Amino acid sequence: MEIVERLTQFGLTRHEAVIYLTLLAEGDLNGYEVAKTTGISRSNAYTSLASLVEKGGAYVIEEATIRYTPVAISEFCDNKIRKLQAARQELIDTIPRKRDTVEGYITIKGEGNILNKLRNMILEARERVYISVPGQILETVTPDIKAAVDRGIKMVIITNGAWVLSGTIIHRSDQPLQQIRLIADSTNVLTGDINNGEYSTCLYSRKQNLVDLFKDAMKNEIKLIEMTKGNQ
Amino acid sequence: MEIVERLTQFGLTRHEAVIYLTLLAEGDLNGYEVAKTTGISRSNAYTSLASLVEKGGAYVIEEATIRYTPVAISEFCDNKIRKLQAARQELIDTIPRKRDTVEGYITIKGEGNILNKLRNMILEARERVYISVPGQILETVTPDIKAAVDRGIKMVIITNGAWVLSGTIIHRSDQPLQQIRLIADSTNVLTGDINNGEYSTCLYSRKQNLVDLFKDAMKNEIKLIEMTKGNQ
DNA sequence: TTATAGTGTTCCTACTTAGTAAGTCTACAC
DNA sequence: GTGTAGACTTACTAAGTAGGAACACTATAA
Repeated sequence: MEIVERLTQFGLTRHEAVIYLTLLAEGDLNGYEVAKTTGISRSNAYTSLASLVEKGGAYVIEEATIRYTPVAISEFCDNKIRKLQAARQELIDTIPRKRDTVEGYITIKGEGNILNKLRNMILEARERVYISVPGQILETVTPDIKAAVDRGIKMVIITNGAWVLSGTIIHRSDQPLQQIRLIADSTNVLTGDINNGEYSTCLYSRKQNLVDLFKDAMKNEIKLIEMTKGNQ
Repeated sequence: MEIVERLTQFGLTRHEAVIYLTLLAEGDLNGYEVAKTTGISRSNAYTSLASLVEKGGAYVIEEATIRYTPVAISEFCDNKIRKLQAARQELIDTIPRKRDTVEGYITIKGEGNILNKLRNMILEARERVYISVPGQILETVTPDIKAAVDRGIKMVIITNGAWVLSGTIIHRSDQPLQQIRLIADSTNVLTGDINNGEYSTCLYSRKQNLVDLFKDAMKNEIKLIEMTKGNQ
C-alpha cells in the first residue's frame, strides 16, 4: 500500500499527506516553499497546512517567516490511535447494549473481516483452540497465538509448511489446506475459504450441533495425520 | 460527543452509524426492516448495509431472508484500531526519515494537540519531569503520569486542587494556575495556556536557554510554595 | 383468483459537502 | 523583481445524503 494511502487512514487528505511527506523529506519549510516544492497552488497549500496543523501532523515555528515542522510519524500515529481508543471506551460506555439475538449461521465476507474474526476468537478464547489453516495465515496471526499461549490457552494446530511456535501442539498435513477451520472453547466455530481476497466467505456459528460436527471432523483429521505419520 | 459522531471516527458514514445503532437496539434485522425502522429509503438502506458489512460493522445471516447482525462495538473498534496499528508500523518502516531540523520555538495550537504533546513528553521522558498544571489537566493525564512513575521517572508536580498519586512529589499552590509548564529531562519544555479550547496556544522548545530559564523559574516557584506552606 | 404486504435488487434524479485545482488581489519586506 | 502571507473567488470531481421508480419474486389474507 502506498504511503499516501496509509496516511489517509489517519485522517489526512491527499494534499495534506503530500505536504507532510515533503516536510519530512525537506525539513522545515514555509508556506511559499511548500507550494513551490509540491506544485500545489499557494492558496491550497496554505489551507492544507492550516488543516495539517489542526490535525496535529505539523507544528508552527514562528520566526522571521512562519515555518512548519512535521510531527514525528510515530507520534502522529500514536496520537490518532490514542484518540480512537478514548472514543472506543466512550462508545462502549454509552452505546446501547446489543440486544440478545438468536444465534444462527453468520456469513463473514472479505479476507480482512475473516482475519479479524479469527483473531478475535483466539483473543477471547478461555480454554482451548483447535485451528486448521495454511502456513501463511499462521504467519499473520502468530502474535495472537503467542499471546493466547502466554495466558494458558491450549492451542492445537493443523497446518502445512514449517511454521513453529513453542507451547503449541502442531499436526502437519501433507495435503494443501483448502479451507480454514477454527473451534474455540467447544462453543464457537469458524470455517470457510480465505484465499479469495474480498470474495472470501466464511461461516461463523455458536450452534452446538455444528460445533460438535467440526470437533469430530478435526479429531478424525488429526488421527489420520498421526496414522500416516507413523507409516513414514 | 454524540454517539453517531464517535462512530464516524471509526470510518462509518452517518447512515451506516444509524443503521448499526438500530441493529444493536432492535437485534438482527433484514434490509426491509432496517429501511422501515430507520426511515432510510430502501435502496439507500441496502447500499449502506452492504458497506457496513464490508467495513466489518455487521455480519450477514443467510436464512429464509437475509438478516444482518451487528458486530460487538468493542470488537468493531478493536479491529479498526488494530488495522491502524499495523498501518502505523508500515509507515514507520517505509516513511522517509525526518530530516534533522534546527530546533527553534515551536507553536502548538489547539487543546487536543497540546494535550498530545504534553502526554508524549511524559511518555518519552527518561529521568525526570517537572510539571505545573491545573488539577483538571492532571486528571486527564493521570494514566500517563502513573506509567511514568512505574518506569522510574521522577515526577515533580505543581498543581492546585486535591489531586494525588503515590510516587509523585507534589507542591500545592494556592493561586490559580493560568498557564501550564512542563520540563522533561532538562532538555525540552512546554509552556502556554490550555483553557481556550481550540484557541489554546503553547510554546515547545529544546533550546537550552529556554529550558534553563524555566528550570530556574519552577525552582523559585517551588521555593515560594514551601516558604508560604511553612508559615501556615 | 385477487389484493396486499414483504423482500431484494438495480437504476435514476438531485442536493450538499468536502476535496482538488487554480487564479486574482492586496499588502508587506528585502 | 522576488519572496511571503492572507483573503477571496471560480470550477470540477467525488462521496454522502435523500428519495423515488421499476422490476421480480414470495407469502398471506380475503
